Amino acid sequence: MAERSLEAERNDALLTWYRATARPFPWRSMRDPYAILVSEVMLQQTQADRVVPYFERFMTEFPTPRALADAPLTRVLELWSGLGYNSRAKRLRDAAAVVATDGWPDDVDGLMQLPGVGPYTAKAIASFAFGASVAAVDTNLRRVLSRWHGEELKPAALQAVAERNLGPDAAQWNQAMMDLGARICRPRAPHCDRCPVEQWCAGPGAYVPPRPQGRFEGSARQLRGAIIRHLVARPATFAALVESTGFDAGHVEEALYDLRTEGLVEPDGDRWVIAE
DNA sequence: TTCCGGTACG
DNA sequence: CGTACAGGAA
Repeated sequence: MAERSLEAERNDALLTWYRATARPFPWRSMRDPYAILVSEVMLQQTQADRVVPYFERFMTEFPTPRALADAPLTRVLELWSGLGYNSRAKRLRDAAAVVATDGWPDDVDGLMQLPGVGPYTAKAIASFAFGASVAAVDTNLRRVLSRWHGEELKPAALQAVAERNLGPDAAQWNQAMMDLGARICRPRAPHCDRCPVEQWCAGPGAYVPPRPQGRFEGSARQLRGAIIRHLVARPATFAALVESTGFDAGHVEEALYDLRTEGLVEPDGDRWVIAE
């Protein structure tokens, strides 16, 4: 009973703060499930501020699932260039093709069948576009909820705690939590002095930072990105790719094999091209 | 568990 | 120069 009251007060404070300070991202004023899908896939592992211009250009050129489904992958990757994780772009186009043919799945399980749509993105679409009463637990919610409770929560517990806090407007609560996590309850140096719910929080200690990523310079990821950028501009022979990337032939060979397996590139005569 | 981009920030 | 990013798939 007392627990419910604490949570109710904390959520009231959260939503009051959000209504006064919400970041005006373009997708937040939209309910079109396609627009939400595009934004959410772009937002996977990419800061929201950086997604905005990509989202605008993408929606202008591919305003509907059919438009995207019919687009050459080369053009899709061209508009994607700079966002990273190029497989997301192909999966997004593949998802658009499914939707253009079969229509939209009407629940979270159905949405998760779409390429590139996992637990988070499915719940985000269900909540933001379809008004479903579900919590979209992303990295922000995981961190904020863990800090509120003073311990790192496992996925099942996180989902349960989030659903319990949702309130009548799931989309608004989800977005409020993400804003709080991004702007106040940051991973390092959180602004607890500016936090609207500090009095109901156990403090920042519970957050466990992720294991550091390997160096990007000289990595396979850098090579893959360089190959895609080259092939988006023009087809190239294997030798030309070795020359332009500056990596040795063995690594270029491996990268091309992986990219081909993922459906991003394919051989065309004596050259490599972006896959259809 | 590991890998997958590229950018911007302190 | 290290860090973090509205995750998903193999």
